[in-house]
Amino acid sequence: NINMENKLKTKILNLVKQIKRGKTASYKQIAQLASCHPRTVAAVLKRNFNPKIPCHRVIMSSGKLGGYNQGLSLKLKLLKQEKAL
DNA sequence: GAGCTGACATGTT
DNA sequence: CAACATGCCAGCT
Repeated sequence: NINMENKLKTKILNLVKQIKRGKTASYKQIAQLASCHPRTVAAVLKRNFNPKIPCHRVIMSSGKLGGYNQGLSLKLKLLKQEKAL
């Protein structure tokens, strides 16, 4: 059980890790690829502090920012920076 | 092991 | 368009 949750977590994190620079993905998209609920994706990202995972590229399906564990301003900054790629 | 809390999404009002 | 209600589920307490 715990192993399954861990697998799901790594799956989600791997998917997020694969988002290319200048691109964004929604929680929903990640959820669909990982076959889980969007809130699960959010929960995993929220508690992940691994810098190898570009969580800032994950936004809401509606186009809004969503959240970020290091401050929304930073998230916005990074997205702008990468959008200007 | 039971209960609460959200970085969401979708439908209703 | 915005507020509200509800489903959902991992992680905390």
